[in-house]
Amino acid sequence: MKRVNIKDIAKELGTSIATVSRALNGKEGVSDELRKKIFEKAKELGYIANGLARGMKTSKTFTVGVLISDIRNPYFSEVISSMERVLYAKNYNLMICNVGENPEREKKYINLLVSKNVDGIIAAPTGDEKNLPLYKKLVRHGIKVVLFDRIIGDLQTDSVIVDNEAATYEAVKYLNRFGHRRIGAIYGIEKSYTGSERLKGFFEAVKDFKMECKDEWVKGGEFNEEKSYKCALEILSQKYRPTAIIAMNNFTTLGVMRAVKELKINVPDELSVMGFDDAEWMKVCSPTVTTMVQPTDVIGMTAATLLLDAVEGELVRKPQKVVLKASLIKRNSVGFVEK
Amino acid sequence: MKRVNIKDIAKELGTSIATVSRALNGKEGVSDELRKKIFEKAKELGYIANGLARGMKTSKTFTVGVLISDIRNPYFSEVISSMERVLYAKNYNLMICNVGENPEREKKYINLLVSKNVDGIIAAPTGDEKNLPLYKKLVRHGIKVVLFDRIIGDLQTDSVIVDNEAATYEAVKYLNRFGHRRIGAIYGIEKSYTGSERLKGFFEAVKDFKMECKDEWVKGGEFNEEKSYKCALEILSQKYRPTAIIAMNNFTTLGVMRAVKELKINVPDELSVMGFDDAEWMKVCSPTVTTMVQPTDVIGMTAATLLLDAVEGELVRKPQKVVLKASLIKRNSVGFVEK
DNA sequence: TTGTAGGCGTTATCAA
DNA sequence: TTGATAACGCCTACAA
Repeated sequence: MKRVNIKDIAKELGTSIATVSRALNGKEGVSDELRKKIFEKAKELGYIANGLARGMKTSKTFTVGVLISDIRNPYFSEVISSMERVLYAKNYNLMICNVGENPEREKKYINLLVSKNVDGIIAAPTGDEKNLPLYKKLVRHGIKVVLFDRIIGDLQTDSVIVDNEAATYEAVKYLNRFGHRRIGAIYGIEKSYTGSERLKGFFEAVKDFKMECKDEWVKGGEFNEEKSYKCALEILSQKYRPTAIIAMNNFTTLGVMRAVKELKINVPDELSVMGFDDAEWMKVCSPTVTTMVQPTDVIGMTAATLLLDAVEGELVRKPQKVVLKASLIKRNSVGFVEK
Repeated sequence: MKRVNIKDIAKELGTSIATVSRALNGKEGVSDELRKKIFEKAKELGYIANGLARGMKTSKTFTVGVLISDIRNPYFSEVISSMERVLYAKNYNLMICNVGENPEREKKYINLLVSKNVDGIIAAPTGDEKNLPLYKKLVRHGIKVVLFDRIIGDLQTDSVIVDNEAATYEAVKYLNRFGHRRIGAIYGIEKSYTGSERLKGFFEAVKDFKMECKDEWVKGGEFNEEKSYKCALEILSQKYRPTAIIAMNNFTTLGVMRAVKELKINVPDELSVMGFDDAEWMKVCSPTVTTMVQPTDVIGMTAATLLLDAVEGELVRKPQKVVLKASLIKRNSVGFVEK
């Protein structure tokens, strides 16, 4: 069954496709009477414009691609939900691209998005050097790019990030106030932007507050629950161990809490745990988890808004870099250190 | 900066666009030598086919729309992740449409997807009667539709669902084995497919096992955490109350657990809680939650595969209806009733 | 094996 | 205020 097009409408009304197009697009130069008839006929026939044809002429598709590592990560699903809200209001569609941490997938997806002529791309890039030229090409070719969560050096484009370094710094500072002097950490993917920034802030604070932090107390959990769980087990089964431990994303936090539970360590009496990101479970588990939270809602909204500005704005602006703050949610997994 | 197209390649090589098109698409009728040169030149120029133009000719866009109520619901993000895996392998893109439970959004999104000529739509429909004709029109117009999670009566199309009725029935049966005779429930959206099916199974089992179930013990939490939390508070603060309570989705389960915690009711000693769906937090909270789990992975894979079959298959098949089983995960929130 | 040309459904330009 | 027509980039008969 054939879709009805403006030609059908024109034929039915004995007018031309040019007039129909003008009328339907709200351009002037069509008599009110004819315009009304055209609208009625379009509705009657159930006309829906063909976005492909329109896109070819206007090179505008009202579609934006979103590159993330994993949609099952609540951090991403929250951010995306928030992006979707602002983009939907302007009739844009989102193409979700689950990239894992795989540069190959990132590359293939970017090419797929280019071939579909998306108006823009919002991406949390893997950070692999290899794909940097790809992103640069996008920018050069007029496909608007907004980075979030992670940034890539010297890429001239808008970005929305959280001050990750300050976040872990503040976490350590908070633990310091509770008298902790021996601290451990399970960090994320070391070569990733968020991973390294958070680790940096941690070490800085450890130094500033003159805390004890042995090498065996700091391990990489790759932002993965299972790996983080194992790291936590290793750290916590040492005879001489830290009185507090920091996890550097939501999966890692989960892994730590699971390990703690298995080892029957009393939190926060025997050990304080500082989480990162927020999640439903952190509010209901025992104890509830004190954590550094990223403003997912604002991140998504800001990224989407920046993209819209870039896509719909006429003038060329210079790249914006929005840096947001993570905030500390006080719950019950951090306590005073035992004397 | 202009995108490279086959015309550019043809010009550079002094051949025709037809030959370039044939070569690049792997059609025969091009000498090996020329074909090789074309591929090299295409790579050199960074040619990426224009999907819009291609779509106009072939009426194939390698794009599928996915309609869901909320991407932040882990149930949906898991299902989508699984769909994405199978669709990515065949070079398809997913357009995510967060519909809430709003039929207006559902309608607008469907039209948006039609205008973008998606090859198919995988949907968890709101179920609103008003939009039934819309779905029928899709099917008639050759846009393949696969329903999941929820189905709409008499829509002739593929679907993947879980036997919701059997799921809650089994939940009650399990509680019965633990000696529970007084049972309550917080159900979901009553007019929704999943909501009503689960409630039906519950009542059926209650009758079969001759349990006591007062009207005040059964309330609608609309699959919403806050509402479910309030319902749970109401049910559990009654003097004469059930010894077990069933929650009918993940958000509801969370609400119940929060209420239980606030009322300092000991689970499972004073009250057994049976959850629905699975989530990270159910594994770490205290007690861990015994729950009826849907096979999200299989659901997503099956739905995506059915869609691909429909889209890529040549012959017309009759609609497939796949019914999967929910399974019971035994953890610690259900116990024997106090004597 | 290769090239020419028509058309997919729009929008935009130029005449009328 | 209207209408004819040329693109947009690709695929695909049909011709050579």
